[in-house]
Amino acid sequence: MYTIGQASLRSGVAVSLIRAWERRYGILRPARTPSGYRLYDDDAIARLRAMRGLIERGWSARQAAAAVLAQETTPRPRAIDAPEGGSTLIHATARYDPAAVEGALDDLFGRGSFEAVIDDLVLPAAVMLGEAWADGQIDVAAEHLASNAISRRLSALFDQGGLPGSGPRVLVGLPPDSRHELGALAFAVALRRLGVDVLYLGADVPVESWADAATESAAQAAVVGVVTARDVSPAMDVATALRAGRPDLVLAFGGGSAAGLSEIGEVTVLPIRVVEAAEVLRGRLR
Amino acid sequence: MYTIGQASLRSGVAVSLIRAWERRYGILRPARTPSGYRLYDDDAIARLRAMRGLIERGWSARQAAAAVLAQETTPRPRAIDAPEGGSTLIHATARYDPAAVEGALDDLFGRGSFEAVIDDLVLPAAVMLGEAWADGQIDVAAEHLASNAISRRLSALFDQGGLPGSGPRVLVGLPPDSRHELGALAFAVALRRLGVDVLYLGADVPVESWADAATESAAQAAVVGVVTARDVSPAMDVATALRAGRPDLVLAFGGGSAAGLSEIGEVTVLPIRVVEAAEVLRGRLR
DNA sequence: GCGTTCGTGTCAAGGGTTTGTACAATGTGG
DNA sequence: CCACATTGTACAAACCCTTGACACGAACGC
Repeated sequence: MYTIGQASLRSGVAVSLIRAWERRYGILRPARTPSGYRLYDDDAIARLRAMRGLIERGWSARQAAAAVLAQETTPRPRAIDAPEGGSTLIHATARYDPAAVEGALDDLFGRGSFEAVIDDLVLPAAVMLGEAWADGQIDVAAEHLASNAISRRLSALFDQGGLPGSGPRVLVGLPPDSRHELGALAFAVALRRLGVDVLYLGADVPVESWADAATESAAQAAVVGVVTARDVSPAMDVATALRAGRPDLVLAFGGGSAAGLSEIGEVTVLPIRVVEAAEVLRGRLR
Repeated sequence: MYTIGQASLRSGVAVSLIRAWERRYGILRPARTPSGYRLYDDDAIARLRAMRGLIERGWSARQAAAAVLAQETTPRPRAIDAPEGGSTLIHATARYDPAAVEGALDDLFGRGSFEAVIDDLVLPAAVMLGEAWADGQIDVAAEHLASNAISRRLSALFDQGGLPGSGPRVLVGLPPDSRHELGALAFAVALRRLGVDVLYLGADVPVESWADAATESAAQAAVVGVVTARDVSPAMDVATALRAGRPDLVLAFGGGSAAGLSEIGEVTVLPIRVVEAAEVLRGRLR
């Protein structure tokens, strides 16, 4: 929970303007301390950023406020391009326009809580980015630009997601040579927000390192991301190594290509949607 | 058990402030010697560090105290070493103890502003991590754990560092096949805090993508990271491609292996320290 | 074309709160 | 003895509150 000054720093909206927006449009209804100080959560910050992004793209304040308040069907009065999901992001990315990229992400993340937007808006937009790259619509560098921006958002959410050192401990990472970590990171965030003490290992973790981490960390579970078909075989290797070193470990696969992996005994295959995946894994623990 | 002076040293919280926190928020209830001296255990130190970390990340003291108090006294691992630079981080990393890793990073980042700590504390600690991995002291997975944590901190600083869309535009990234992006990210943060509109491309950017980004983004400058000796040749390729496509571009190399690269005409070789490097590049712009 | 209204961002005044730090006077421990 | 503790009070800077107003541009009515 942040005071209004911190909220201003994080959203880029001036303090007096935050208060004005609250007074005039009721866009926020922050909690209050006993002495009357406003307290903003991350959700509120996201809304502020979304509102700012819309205004910078030419919306009037009133319309932007209405759009942010009605987090469903955003009206499109006289906007040049209707913000509908990832296409705005793709355009901004293709133009190498960092302000527009941030604005598009503000819009995506600002439409609701992490859980509300990650599976239906953010990750689909990331997938669209990958497809746009594959189609030659955007260059690798542009794709990097946007992926890094999304990654930074998820990183911030990870660090804000819970206090380390509490809850059951779980390893999350990708098998060797696998590098598309956006999904794994999103899953780690979702898991952390459920009170799990996530050890996020990230991309490209060698098989022996998985085993070492599992034994040394005393984790209760390990989740291996299987993003592409090429990750299937390395993920199997990781699973067998983990089984050998830590037979008691709760083992799970997540990601788009995890479906064909259930052969190895007692490995949970998680749903593709990261929020559900996190809930399923959380249920296996304790 | 430590006296209040020792607790102050180990937590980085001033003596008088520890007492103030106890009085105002009841955050600690230290044992007492018969004569009334306060006695703190490792759990208390950890709470102090957690509180300090939250405050440094923008929470108000009262909110931070509430958060720390709300955290149930989950079984806390072992002792927390005296804070002396990267070795604490290495130990925490080797133990796969995420709370201790965060505590060590709280300590590193908490000793001053970004500019004050990045070159003398944070990046040296990252280098020590790499060396510890090379020496076999820690596993790859452990190194990933800590690197990702540092990367998340830097990401947050990047997003907080300035408003996108203002100031001169600069590309920052690594050449093909180069993946150690901590230094480049730190440099990007330093640059952004100087009011530069940084397009952070991240690791492993192909040569043609550099050229595409340079032409499409209308950037004023491009900074290519040269981390290891193996990056030298790819970085040269990037430089020649950029020169060909955008002769007017301000071109610079940064990183530990950038020294031998000044041959190509009019390429600035930046200092190793990222703060100075950012200032030098800033001076070349406009 | 011109005055008026409206929407919007910004600011000041006057007053309370938070928070880190400092000081005095005094006791403890090696 | 001296460094370090103790409690209690005090304080200044920074922060936040509300109310009300003001400036400026865009839209509107005449």
